[in-house]
Amino acid sequence: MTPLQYVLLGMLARSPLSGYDLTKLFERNLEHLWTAKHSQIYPELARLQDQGLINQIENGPRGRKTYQTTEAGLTEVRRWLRETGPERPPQNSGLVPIFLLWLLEKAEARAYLAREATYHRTQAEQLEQAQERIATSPWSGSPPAQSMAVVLEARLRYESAMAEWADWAITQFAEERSVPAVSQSEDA
Amino acid sequence: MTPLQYVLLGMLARSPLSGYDLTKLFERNLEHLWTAKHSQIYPELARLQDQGLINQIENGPRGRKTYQTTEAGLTEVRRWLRETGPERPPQNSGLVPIFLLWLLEKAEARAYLAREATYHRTQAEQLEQAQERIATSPWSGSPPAQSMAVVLEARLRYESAMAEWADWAITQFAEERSVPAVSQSEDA
DNA sequence: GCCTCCATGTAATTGGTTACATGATTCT
DNA sequence: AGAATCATGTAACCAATTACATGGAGGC
Repeated sequence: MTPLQYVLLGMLARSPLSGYDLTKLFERNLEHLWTAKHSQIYPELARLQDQGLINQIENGPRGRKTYQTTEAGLTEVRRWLRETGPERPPQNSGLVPIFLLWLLEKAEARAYLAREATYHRTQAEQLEQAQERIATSPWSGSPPAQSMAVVLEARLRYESAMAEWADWAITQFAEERSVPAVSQSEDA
Repeated sequence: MTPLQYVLLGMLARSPLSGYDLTKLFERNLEHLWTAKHSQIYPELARLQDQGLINQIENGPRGRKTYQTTEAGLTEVRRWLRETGPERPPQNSGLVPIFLLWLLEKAEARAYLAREATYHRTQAEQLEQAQERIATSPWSGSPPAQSMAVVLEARLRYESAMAEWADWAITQFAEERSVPAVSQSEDA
């Protein structure tokens, strides 16, 4: 079972949705958590149905099929949550350029990091807006909305921390003019 | 060009290495940045050589082949760094379980988050040790080591922020006993 | 002589993206 | 009538992991 499958089970546990609905949700509301294209979603739904973890409850116009999570599906998600450790692959493609910055002139490295700082601040702003939206939405306070709020808070703290880090990193690529002094953490 | 290719170009720009050396480096020193198995590295080296971005400079015992980055390779990395924006896929598999926590009893959700906090604190400790090692290594202060130190600092700040966040998140899953009070950010 | 580590490769499978392909309904 | 959007699917390709496969060199 992949993360995508658990996300699908979770979403179909809240309310019945079609593959099309799920695709739109990934595009519009879940970009901060997980993404998937319709070409991946449709086959996945078929497989989950084969396994009896979701079932189709409605046939709408234009061949629309609406699914919801079964008891077996719920049990499977709960089992996974109880057994899963928080370990994650620390693979972070955003740090690859940083690792290579020594190949540039220091001024260019600082320029890269300045863009990095701006990027994280923009992301942080967007997350604050997302928090706002969820707080004022009709189902605000509901258990799923509460979980989503906790996710958004994690992302916000991450972006804020990275913005701060980028500012600090710029100082690490300063031109050394005179004596380089003992450089024990001026910030961190 | 993939992140892996740029990482390889960067490592082979520091000093000549074989596929075997690179494999060991990924396993032992680069787990915080990027990982790759030998089965991916060997074909990739062949492709980079075909493109003239690296070349083989030595033939050792047991068929050992040592490569280093060419001028063309260096030019390519530099071009990429200047043109690359800091955008990254915000896909974070570690947040998927959080998104699903509303499916558990609150006590179980808190237990998950407690494990999460512990995990991030352990990671943070290991990163501090890695910082220690790099600070006391013979090539400490060299440009590549400096870039790596900046990477490690990013990872450390990330893990610390997530540990703090997990502590806060536990309070979000408190049992509501009496009046739930206005819950405007008691921490964040 | 045997075990460990050095050293390189290929094949099969998985998860995901991009591109291809089709058709129904609704709105103007 | 035409455009936009709803709605579902398949095929080709890519990056990465797991498994398969082989052999040389050095230490005990």
